[in-house]
Amino acid sequence: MVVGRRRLSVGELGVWRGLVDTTDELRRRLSVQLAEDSGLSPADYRVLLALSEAEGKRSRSSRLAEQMEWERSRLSHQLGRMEKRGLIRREDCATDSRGAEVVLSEEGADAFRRATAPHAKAIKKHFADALTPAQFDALEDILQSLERHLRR
Amino acid sequence: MVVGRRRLSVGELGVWRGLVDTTDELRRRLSVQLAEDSGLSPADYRVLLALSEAEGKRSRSSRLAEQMEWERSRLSHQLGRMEKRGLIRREDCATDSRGAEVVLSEEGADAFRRATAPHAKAIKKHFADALTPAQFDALEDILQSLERHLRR
DNA sequence: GTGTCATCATTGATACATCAATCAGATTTG
DNA sequence: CAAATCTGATTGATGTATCAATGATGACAC
Repeated sequence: MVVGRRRLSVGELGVWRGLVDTTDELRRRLSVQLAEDSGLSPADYRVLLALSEAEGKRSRSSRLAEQMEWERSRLSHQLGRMEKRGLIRREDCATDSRGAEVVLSEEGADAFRRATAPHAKAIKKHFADALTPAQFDALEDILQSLERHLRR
Repeated sequence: MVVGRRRLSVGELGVWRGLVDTTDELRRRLSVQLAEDSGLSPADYRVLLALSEAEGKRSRSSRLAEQMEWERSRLSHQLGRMEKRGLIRREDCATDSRGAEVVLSEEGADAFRRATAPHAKAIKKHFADALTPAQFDALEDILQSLERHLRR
């Protein structure tokens, strides 16, 4: 792992491009599948997942953003679209009048339930089934290295 | 690689999430760096790269789209934005009056030149430097498996 | 208690991706 | 050649991501 001496090699660039292209294509397929199965976008699903894991299926929007590691503005726009479609509701917060509570609606919970199993199946089909256990371990190790490097 | 029997495991899901999150973060950083160095977005860079590799720094827009594996509509919107900023020009095609030729402008070529080396350096810094040669080989192998699986 | 500052959340602007629709000009077919 | 069809490219609509700006409230110093 000779750092910073050599320049980026053609092979390294190729692997980078492959990584980007392949993950793009995987996401694209999962996104199409998710929309077919549940009418949800990946962003919708992500929000509903976080919300359905929350205490009482509700959460302060800043807390939600923090857990999801999303910008608040991003979440706010997303919630606006989801509220229009009835997937969530926004209520005033009792303890801080600046704050908003995001509440999972019945429709939101239904859509999420409808999405979950097929989504897991699609991840298995398109991603997990492609790799051997050894490749899996190797990938986990690689991701750990990348994450550590990013946080350094 | 027992296909289709077991359900997606928690570990597999975790690796999938890690893959998505880590590649997202990598892209985000490269995108910020690219913008700082050259004022270009990744989409701009991709178009300029394809165009600068083309015969005479010009190409029919459908040919460009094909090489880049982009939807024509996507390219058309992107070219519209880039034309406004003077990075490319569009000219009528001599041999097919429906067609358009996309031409790399001087400004476009400059921006691309300004972007290239720092971009490679950033890929090296954030990505390539994080991995050992063995991890690199493993990743290449994993990507090949994933691509083969997607094309099956 | 009032002024200053931080925080919660939203909004608007811009760029981008995707889809469906459009339109002009080429090509094919009878 | 005329009608039907296909193709190259653009456009508009919608959803999404990011950034800067805003407004309202809370917290703290004095």
